[in-house]
Amino acid sequence: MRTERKPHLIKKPADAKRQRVDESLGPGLKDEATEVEHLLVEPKSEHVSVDRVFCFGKENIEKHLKMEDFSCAFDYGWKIGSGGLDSIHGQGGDDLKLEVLDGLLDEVDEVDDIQAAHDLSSACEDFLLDIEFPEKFSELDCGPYEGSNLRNSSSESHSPGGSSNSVGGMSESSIVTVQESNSKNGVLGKMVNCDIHHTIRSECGCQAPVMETIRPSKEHGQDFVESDDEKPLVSFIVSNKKVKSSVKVTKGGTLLRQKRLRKPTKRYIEEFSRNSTTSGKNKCLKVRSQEEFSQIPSESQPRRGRPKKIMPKMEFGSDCELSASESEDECKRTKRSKTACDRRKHQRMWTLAEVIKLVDGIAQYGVGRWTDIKKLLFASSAYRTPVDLRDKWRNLLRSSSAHKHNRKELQGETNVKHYVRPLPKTVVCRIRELATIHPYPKARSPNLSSINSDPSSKQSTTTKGTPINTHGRNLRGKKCN
DNA sequence: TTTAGGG
DNA sequence: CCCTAAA
Repeated sequence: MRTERKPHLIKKPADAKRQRVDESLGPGLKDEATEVEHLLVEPKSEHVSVDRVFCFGKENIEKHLKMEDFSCAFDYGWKIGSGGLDSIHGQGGDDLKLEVLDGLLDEVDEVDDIQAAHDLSSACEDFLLDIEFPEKFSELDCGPYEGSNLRNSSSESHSPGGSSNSVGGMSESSIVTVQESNSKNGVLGKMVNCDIHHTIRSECGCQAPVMETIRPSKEHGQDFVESDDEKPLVSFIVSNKKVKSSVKVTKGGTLLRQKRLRKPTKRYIEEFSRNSTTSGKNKCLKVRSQEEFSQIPSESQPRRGRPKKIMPKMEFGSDCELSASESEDECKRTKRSKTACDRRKHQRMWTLAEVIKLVDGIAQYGVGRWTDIKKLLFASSAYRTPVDLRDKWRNLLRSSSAHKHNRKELQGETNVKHYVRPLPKTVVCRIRELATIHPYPKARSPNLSSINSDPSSKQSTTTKGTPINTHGRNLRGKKCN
């Protein structure tokens, strides 16, 4: 690797520059250096897009026209981004490519927040409608944003092997970097900030949330300009770029700021949540968007010592992968979590799809091999730990048996309040079946000495061809219900 | 580290 | 969902 790399250094001017940058910035800023290289490769074009952004910020009085214009600009900027990357890859060797990609991956981590903000788009739209923004504005929101989104996905194929995430993130961050370089002393950044602030305020008549959320960002304006953290700026640019509505801005801002100012942000988040959920109806929309507040930051960190490092990145790709069940999931989960359930801070509703998947997994691997099931079937959902699976299965067993048992007895009572029992009969049947096939571990209970604790006898019942390890477990009372 | 069980 | 103990 090393030996190969030197020739490239000599050959490739961009790389040389990069090296210089590396040295001047120090090792800690290597990622930024990657961006800088990017800039060096295609400085002009990036400026174009940024300029457009600025223009948009200032002249968005003629919204529609500008927005169209802007979407083109964004498209352009993005493509250039890919182009730059491409050129790098073309000239650099494999090792260089790897390095760049590496940098990109690192970058992705940083850009996660932004991307997360992207994911909020739908929620934002809902929220938007919820708080009664001018329709005109919301229309504006959807148009260009979706447009750019489409372009993004379409140009994915052009991207040279890199993950779409990295490329997308890179284009954005590079834009921001340009911005920063333009505003070395931060004045411009502030100006933009204020400008956006002003724009939004005047633009959408500005309900309370917006003012409240924008203001703190102004307070911290200096802060983020001084630190080499460009994210706040990113959030504003991006949000302005896509005109994600003030809510979006808020989210970006709070999300990104959270890293530096943990406490204020949290408090602020709480406050905002409280403020924004004044009415009881439309819970779905509101809860969703506010849920994102507490969920995304908390998930970027390992939720529970368990998933530790494996998850954060995976989760991202998974969101794309699972978009179907995931989005469905997004809808369903939450619902509570705001009702001050002090424990269970992280609750994610189990969707039917998940339950079915879980049942399938258990049918395949047997009960007790939760990690296997998790790895193979829930690899994409980072938030489901093996323990969760087990808990869920336990609950399913309980509910299914209860179902079977109470069915007639408690019908009157259950009707009082339509309990959430969306479990289709087929699923319940499967659960019951599985329950008989592999009884839940429930450790051999000492009191049941009646059973000779002869595992082999039990084993015979668990013939499923599956590699079920020896569940020497007793049937115990559970199934006798 | 994974699984089981209790809360 | 969280926590802890056991393997």
